Amino acid sequence: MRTENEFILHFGEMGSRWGINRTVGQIYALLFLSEAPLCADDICERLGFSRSNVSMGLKELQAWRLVRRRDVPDDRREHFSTPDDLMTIVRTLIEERKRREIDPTLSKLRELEIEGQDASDYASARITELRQLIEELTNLYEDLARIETEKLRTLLKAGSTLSKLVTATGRVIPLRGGSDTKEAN
Amino acid sequence: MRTENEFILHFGEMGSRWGINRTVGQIYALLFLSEAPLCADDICERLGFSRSNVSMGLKELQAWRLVRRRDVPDDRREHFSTPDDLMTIVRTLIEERKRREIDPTLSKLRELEIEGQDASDYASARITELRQLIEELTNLYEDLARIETEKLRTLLKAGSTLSKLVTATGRVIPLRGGSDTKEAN
DNA sequence: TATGAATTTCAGAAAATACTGAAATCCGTG
DNA sequence: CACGGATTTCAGTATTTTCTGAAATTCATA
Repeated sequence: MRTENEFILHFGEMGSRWGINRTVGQIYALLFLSEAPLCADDICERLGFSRSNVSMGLKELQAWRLVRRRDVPDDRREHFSTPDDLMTIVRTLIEERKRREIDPTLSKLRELEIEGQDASDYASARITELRQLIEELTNLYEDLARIETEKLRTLLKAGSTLSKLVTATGRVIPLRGGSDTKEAN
Repeated sequence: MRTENEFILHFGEMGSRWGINRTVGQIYALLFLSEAPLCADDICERLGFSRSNVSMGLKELQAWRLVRRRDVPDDRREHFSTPDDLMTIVRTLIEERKRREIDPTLSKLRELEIEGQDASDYASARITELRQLIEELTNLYEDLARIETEKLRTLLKAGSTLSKLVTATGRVIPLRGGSDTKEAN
C-alpha cells in the first residue's frame, strides 16, 4: 500500500511535466498497478476525487488510448484498465505525443513554406531546414513503429546493436570507449 | 514578416504542449528565425512582453540549453541566439526532456523497488517491469546520443536502413509493404 | 415507455500559473 | 567608490487550468 501510494503520488506530480494533470496522472498510476479493472467509483474512493473529475480523467486517458474499457461480468458499471504489455504502452505514448506535439507543427511549417513568400531569406531557410529535419525524424519513427513488438524487444535487449546498425550504412562509427572490431566494407 | 509572425504565434500556442509557456515559446521562435543575436529589449519591443517577463523567459530557455548568450561588440547589453545546427537543437531537446520527464521516475522506481516490500505481487512486478523497460530504452538512447551528428544525419537520410539494422541482429524483419530481399543467415 | 442506476456535462469555485511594474541588485566606467 | 545603464527579483494582479456539485443525459430493464 505504502509503495502503491508513493507510485501514484509520483505519477500525479510528474503529470504536469508529461502533459496531463495531477488527477489524470494518479488515475493512470492506480490503473497501471491494479490487476483487476476498476470502475469509476473504485477510483473516486481510492483517490478521493469527485466523481465528475474521475469521469473527465478517464475520458482523457481514453483519448490518449492509454486506458481501455473492460467488461466485468455481473456489474453494470464500466470498468477500466491499462494494457498489460508495456511495449504497447510505450508505443501508444510516443504515437500520441507525436500526434499532439509534432504533427501540428509540421503542417504549419509546410503551410508557411507554401503560402509565405514574404519572410527574410534567413527565416525561410530556417523554416525549410526545420521542416526537412522533422520529416526525416518522422520517417525514421514510422519505420521503427512498423517493427513488431517482439522483435523490437529483442533488439532493445541485445547489447551494442547500434554500432552494427551504423556499420550497415557503409561506415564504421566507433562508440566512445567501446571495443568493437571494425569491419572493413 | 507575416510568415515570421505566424511562426512565432504557432510556437507560442504549442508551448503549453511542449512544457513551456506562451512567452517562452514565442521568444524561442523569434530567436530561432533571427540571424543576428537579439537583446532583451529587442525581444520586448518585437513581442510586446514586459521586460521582466522576457528576462524570466530567457532564463528558462538557458536552463533548457536551447538559447545561448552571445557577445555583440560595442553593445553593453547581453544578446541571445539559438544554435545554428538543428541537430544540436534536437539532441538538446531530447536530452533535457529525458532529464525532466524520465530520470526522476526511474529514480523513484528504483527507490520503490528497494525500500518497498509491501506492495502486492502484481504491483511489484509491474514496477520492476517498468523500471527494466525504461532502463533499456535509456541505454538505447545513450548509445544513440554518442553517435556524432554528421553520421547520424547520414543515417537519417539513408533510406530503409532500419531493416538492415534488424538483420544485423541475426533476424530478418520484413517491413510492411517493403520489398527488401531477405538475407538468409 | 417509465424507472433508476450509471455516467456526462457544465457553470462556477478553487488552485495553479503566468505576467507586470517597481524596487533591488549587478557591474563596468569615470 | 559614486554613477548610471542593464538585469533580476518579487509581491501583487491577471489569466488559465483544474476541480466540484448539481442538473441533464444515457441506457438497460421491467
